Amino acid sequence: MRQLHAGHYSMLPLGWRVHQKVANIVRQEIEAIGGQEFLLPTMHPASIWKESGRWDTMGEIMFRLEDRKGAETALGITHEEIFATVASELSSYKQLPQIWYHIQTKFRDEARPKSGLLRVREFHMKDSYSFDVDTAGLDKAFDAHDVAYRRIFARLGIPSFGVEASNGAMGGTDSVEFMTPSDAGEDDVVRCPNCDYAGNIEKATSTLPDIDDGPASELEKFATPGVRTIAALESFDGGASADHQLKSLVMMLDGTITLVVVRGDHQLNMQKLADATGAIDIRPAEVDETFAALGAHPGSLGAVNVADHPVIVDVVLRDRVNMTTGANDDDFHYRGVSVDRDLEVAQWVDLREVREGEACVNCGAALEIVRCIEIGHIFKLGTKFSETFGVNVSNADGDVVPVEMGSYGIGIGRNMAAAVEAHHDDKGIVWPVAIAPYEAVITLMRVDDETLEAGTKIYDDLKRAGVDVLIDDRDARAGVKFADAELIGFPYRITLGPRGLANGEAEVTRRQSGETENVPIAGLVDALVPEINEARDAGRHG
RNA sequence: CGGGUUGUAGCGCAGCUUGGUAGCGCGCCUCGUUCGGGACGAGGAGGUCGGGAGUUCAAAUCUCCCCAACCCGACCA
Repeated sequence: MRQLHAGHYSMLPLGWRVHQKVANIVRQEIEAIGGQEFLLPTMHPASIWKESGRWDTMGEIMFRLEDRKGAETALGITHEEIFATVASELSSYKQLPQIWYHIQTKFRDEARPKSGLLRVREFHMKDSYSFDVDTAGLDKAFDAHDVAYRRIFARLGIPSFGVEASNGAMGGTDSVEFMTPSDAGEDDVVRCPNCDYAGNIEKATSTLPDIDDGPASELEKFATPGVRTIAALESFDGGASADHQLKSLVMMLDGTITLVVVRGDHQLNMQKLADATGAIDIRPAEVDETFAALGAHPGSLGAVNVADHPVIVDVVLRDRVNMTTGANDDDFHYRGVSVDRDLEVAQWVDLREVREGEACVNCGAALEIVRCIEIGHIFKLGTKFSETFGVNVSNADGDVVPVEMGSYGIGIGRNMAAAVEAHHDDKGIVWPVAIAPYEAVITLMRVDDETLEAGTKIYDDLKRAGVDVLIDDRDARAGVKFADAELIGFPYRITLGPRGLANGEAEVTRRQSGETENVPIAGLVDALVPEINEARDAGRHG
């Protein structure tokens, strides 16, 4: 791997072999659930993206350019639109279900490419799309992908689990992300150690202990000179503990000043807010914008009796009474706030970010938060794209209905990187046999006729038996060859040297265990081939 | 987009404060010795000092502008 440019890497021969092996495993498993391979263009006319509305909603992530005629063009970030245009030729439920896929370059103008292959601007993705006449069919295609993805990760040797996820800009109803724990990742996942609950922090919820607020009382404004923070109000005489306060955040949602209210000790999750409101451009309001809207500065803000701006409130605050919050008057707060009575709530939404140790909604166990790499994502899209692009079929009753679509993605390069994250030690990579650039290397201690002849014989025999094998006949010292083989991570090293050759023996070293055994050369290939075959197909079904 | 750091030989870096003929390690080439865990000796090749402008007798070094990469954050199927 060599970097050409931020987020763009040149793939050298060894890396490219791994890439192709990963792609082939993905290909096999998608074919196994009925997928058919296509290849769609990666350069698209703007018109198709405008039709779906994503020309605007995708924002700066999309590379846009003009051709010589001045026509707007985009580099594909994903292919829902393009597959939908092909699928518009479908006309009958008898042609369904369909699973179509391709492995194609995606371009995404990421704000900050990082971490080698984990986040790049140009990469290969397998994206498949399912087409069904009804939601039952969509469920089936979705579940089939769920199974296929788990098989893929098992074969790649990547530990994985599925989590509830935000659909983000993709839209649709349901989505599951596949995650592998790694410090190199970029997603926080809330996971229950006791049951199988897991959710992206952008979506996950938890159970909170009940809070007794006592009987509701009158709204009362009181002076709080100098109090500007939740913590300060906690220690202020006549204040309130954080879980009895309302935290009011002033946000700009697509240019509209909006008040967002969460409990004093809770953190707003921006993605939850984005999902709930459908807003594209979200940012905290500037201090002067806030003052113009509410007449107070941060630290004294509140949503009580605010009618001119939408107020969005976290669901856990429903029915809470005797709360304390800013009064939109510098140095004054309200106490005795009944949320339902005193706030004009436009929307009740789950907004708060789950914290480590909170109770699992299923079983009550303390939740943990794990850093993860997202290695796959599957979506139920519903009829959003099929309606836009006229992907309609006649159903069994003769009615013309929009097709139920699903969309399923795996980044090839990112999975390579995730496999390395899962399989390395202080000497280098420890490739799983299934995706190793070469499954075995024959290391010649000396490059003389006798050694070369013995090595070539083993090379030919292994090759004939279907093993990916490389012969290291460089004129280099033993230590150099050993260190390189370990760094690259070939699963098997066959060492041929004068010591062994004198006894008709070779050494077999397994990268994973690091252990070496002497094996008679005569039976070497017959002994090794079944072991390699089995390791290569580990996790593979029929 | 905000904050920080860095651009000098293929790779990793020093030199910049205090301007005066561009250096070190690894790698590379040649010869010799060595040769089962990253050898040693001798000789050698290799650089628009990120780009542009300025100051100066003189700029890798000082000033200004630009570009790029990396890290943190914002953002992100």
